[in-house]
Amino acid sequence: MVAQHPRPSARVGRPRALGPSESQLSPRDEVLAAAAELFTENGYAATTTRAVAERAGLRQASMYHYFARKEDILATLLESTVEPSLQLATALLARSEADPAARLWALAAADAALLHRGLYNLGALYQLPEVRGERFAGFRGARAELRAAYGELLHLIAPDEPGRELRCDLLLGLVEGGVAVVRDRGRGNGDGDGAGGGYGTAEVGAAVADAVLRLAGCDRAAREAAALAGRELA
Amino acid sequence: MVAQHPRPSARVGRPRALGPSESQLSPRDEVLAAAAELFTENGYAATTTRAVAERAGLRQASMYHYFARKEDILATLLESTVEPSLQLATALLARSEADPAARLWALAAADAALLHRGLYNLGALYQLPEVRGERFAGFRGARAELRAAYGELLHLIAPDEPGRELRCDLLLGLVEGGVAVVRDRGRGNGDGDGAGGGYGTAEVGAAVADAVLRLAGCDRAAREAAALAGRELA
DNA sequence: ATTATCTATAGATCTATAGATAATGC
DNA sequence: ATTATCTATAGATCTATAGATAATGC
Repeated sequence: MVAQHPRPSARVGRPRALGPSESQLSPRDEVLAAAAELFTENGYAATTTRAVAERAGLRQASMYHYFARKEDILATLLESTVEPSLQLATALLARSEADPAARLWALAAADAALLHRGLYNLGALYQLPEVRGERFAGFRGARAELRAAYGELLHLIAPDEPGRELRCDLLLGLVEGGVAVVRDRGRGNGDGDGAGGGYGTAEVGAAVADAVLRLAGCDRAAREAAALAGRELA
Repeated sequence: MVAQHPRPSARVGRPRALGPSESQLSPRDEVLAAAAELFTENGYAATTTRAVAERAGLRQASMYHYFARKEDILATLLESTVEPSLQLATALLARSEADPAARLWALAAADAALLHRGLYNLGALYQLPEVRGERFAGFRGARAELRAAYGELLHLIAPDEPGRELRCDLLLGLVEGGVAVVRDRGRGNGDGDGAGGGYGTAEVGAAVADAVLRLAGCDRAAREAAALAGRELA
C-alpha cells in the first residue's frame, strides 16, 4: 500500500483500455484500494473481481497479474491492517520502564484510530466467516499476537482480577466492535465518504482508549494520567 | 422460530425426496435454523440457497415456498435476534423505581447471553454490509431502538459525562463485538458445536454486563450491588 | 525481450420461476 | 380442492485461464 511508480509516463506494457491511471498509486495498490472500499461497502463475497478491477481502472482479467486469487487480495488487506498495531504493541511491551496503563492507552488509541481512519472499515471484516479459511492463517496469527499483547498489558495493570482471558476478549471486542459501530452509525444514510461519525479519528481513539482503561479497572485519576503519558509513547 | 407442527404424521403435501424430517420444527423453522448455522459459519453471500434447503431436508426450490427471496431469510433471523432484547429493554425502561445501574446490568447480561447462546452467532452478522439494504430497514430500526434504550439507561447513571453518543456506540460495540470475539475464539479450531469458548452463557452475560457498568463509570461496590439487583429484574 | 495489459471464453455456479405430482381433506 | 413438495431449467452471473497485443528496453 505504499510503493509508488517511478515514472508517471513512459510506462511499459500495453496501455489500459480505460485510459491511464489518475492516481499516483502503483497498479497493485490501486487494486488494493478499490477492493478495500468495495469489500467494506458490499461485503467480500458480494464483491466481484470485475467490480474491483474496474474501479482500479483495469479489465477484470488484468487484476490476476497482481493477485492469483480473490482471497489473496483480502488476505493482503487484513494483514496490512493488523501489522502496524502489532508492531506498536511489540514496541510498547518492551518499554517496561513506562506505566502499563499509559502503554495500554497508547496501544488502544492507536489501534482504534487506525481502524477508524482508513477509507475502508477493514475492522468490520475481522470477524468475517470467510476469514476462517487456511489462506488467512497469517492474519489470524498476527491478530492473536495483538490480542496477547493487550492481555499482557492488562495483566500488568490488574494482575489479580479473575477471568483474565474473558476480559481480554471483551477488550478486543470493545476496540474492534466499538469502532465498527461508531463508523457504521456515522455513515448512516450519509454519502459514504470519509471516516464516519462526525467524530474525529483522534477523538475516537481517545474515547476507545479511555473505555479500555475503564475495563482494566483504572479510576479517573489513573486514566487521566495514563492518557497524558500515553500520548507521549506513540 | 417456535411453532411446532401439530401432527408429526398425517402430513399434507407431496412427501420429501430426502425422507421426512427428524426434527420437531416446522419446515419454515427448519429453514431458518439451517440458514442461521450456515450464514454464521460461511457467511451470507457465500451460502447458497441449495445448501440451506438441503440442510433443512428440502430441495433447493422448495425453500421458496416459505421465503420469496434469500434476503427474507436473513431479515427474519436478524429481527428475531434483536426483538427479545428490545422487548426487555422497553420493559426495563418502564421500571423507573429500580436502580438504573441494575437495569443496565440486566439488559446487557440478557442481550449478551442471547447473542452468546444460540447455535448460531447472529451477532456477528449485525455489521454485515449486506444488512445495509432496504430489506433490512426493520432490523436496523429495532437495533437503533435498542441502542437508544442503552443510551437512556447510561444517561440515568452518568448524566454529566460528555461524549454521550460516542460512549453509547462503544457500549453497543462492547456487547456485540465482545460476544463475537468470545465465541469466535472459543470455536477456534474446535468442532463447531455448542456456544463457544468453554465459557458458560451466564458467565459471559455477567462478564459483559460488568464491563458495561465499568464503561458507565460504576465503581466496584455499585457494580456488585447492580449485579445482585439486576438478576432479580430479568 | 520483457512487461502490463487486453480480448475471449470455459466451466461452474446460483437464484428464482414454471409447472408437475403425490399426499390429505372434503 | 388444497397443500407441500418435487423436477427441470432459464438466465444471469462469476472466477480463473489461455493466448494475443501494444508498449518500452536493449
